[in-house]
Parts: sequence; C-alpha cells; structure tokens
Amino acid sequence: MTPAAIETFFATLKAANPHPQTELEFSSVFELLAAVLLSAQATDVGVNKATRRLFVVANTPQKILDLGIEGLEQHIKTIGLYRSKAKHLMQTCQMLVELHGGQVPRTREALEALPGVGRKTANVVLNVAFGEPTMAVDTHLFRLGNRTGLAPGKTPLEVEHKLLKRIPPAYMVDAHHWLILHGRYVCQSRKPLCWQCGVAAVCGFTLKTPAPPG
DNA sequence: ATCCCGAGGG
DNA sequence: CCCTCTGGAT
Repeated sequence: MTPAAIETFFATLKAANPHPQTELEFSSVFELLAAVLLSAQATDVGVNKATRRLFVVANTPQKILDLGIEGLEQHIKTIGLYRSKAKHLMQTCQMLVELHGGQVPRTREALEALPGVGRKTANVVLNVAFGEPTMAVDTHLFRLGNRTGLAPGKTPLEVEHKLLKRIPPAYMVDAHHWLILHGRYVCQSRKPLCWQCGVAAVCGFTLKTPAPPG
C-alpha cells in the first residue's frame, strides 16, 4: 500500500469512528491488565461475561489472591484456556503485590515480566492505560496487515514494526483500535464484507465476487 | 512446534 | 462437523 493509500485508509476509518475504544470492560488499570490477560484466544464478549462476575468479587491484586486458584478458576471457567490463565493471573497478582506495591507497572520490561503477559498484552496496556503509540498485533492486526497489504509479515513482530513505520504518527495512538474493530466487524477472517467496506478502494485485497448481504 | 480450551458462528 | 476469538509458556 502506498503512503497516499495508507493516509486515505486511516482518514476513512477515523471519519467513521473518531474516538475508537477497546470493547473490553474495565474501571481501573488493574482491571484492564486482568481483562487483556484473559482475552488471549477469546472474544471480548466472553471475557466481559467473566470479568463482570470476577470484578464484583475481586478487583484488586490482593483480592484475587484471596480468592485462591480454584476460586478464580470458577469465575473464569467460561473462557478458553482458563486454567493457565488462572494460574498466570494469580502469579501476576503476586508479583504486583510483592514488587510493585499493588500497582500496574508502566514499562514494557516490567509488564512483560509478569506471567501471562507477553508483548501483545503489554502493548495493549501501554496504549490504552498510558496512551503510548504502541501497536499490539493480535489475530486481527496480523490478518489485516497481510490481507490489505498495509503491513505484510510472516510474524506478528514483523507486522508490528511495519505498522509503526508506515502509519502516519497522527493516527498511531488510535490505529490499533481502528484495525481491530475493522477486523472484527468488516474484514472478518472467514467472511470479509468487502461490499460494505469503506476502505476497499485502497485495499490490496478485494473479493472477486462480493456476496450479496442476503 | 505444541499445548492450553470454552463459547459462538457457519 | 470445523473455524475463530485482542496469546503466552514450554
């Protein structure tokens, strides 16, 4: 995709949604971290169901520790990968209490040192909680980067670097959410809705036979 | 490279 | 049935 096309791409997404946000529900930085940790290979809808149950009972690291591993598992059992997530969240809460005064750290290194927190999760927290222009490459960004030609790459890290290089700085902070929402609702994995896509004109991928909405 | 792993959609 | 969902650890 040419620089001009990229400009049009994001200007179009911005016009349709000036202030994009995550659809994960949270009311503190810790809740955000916990929700993102739980969101691996799971839908926001599913995560929100579980965190609504969980955060009423435990919305701080210490309160989650007090639940115990089995108590925590019960609250998040409806999410995929729930056993490893419960274990990791518990270990992360332990570290937050012991090393960070119960607060969520603000640096990439400290975030990625937390069990269950990798580069993608750290990027989301840095972006959403601390306003940094990071690019968290999840399944949607990876697919769109390659499908549209915006940032082709064989690995998420390669796509991330290309996105950071190619997206105009003015769009960088919100780009992550524009791409995720576009991927979720329009440029879907199985069923890209090209006939109702606002950026199809500058996209390298176009469905040959656009299926009618019916 | 493989494992983890429930819910929802097609 | 199969695929996908804001991945990370081993």
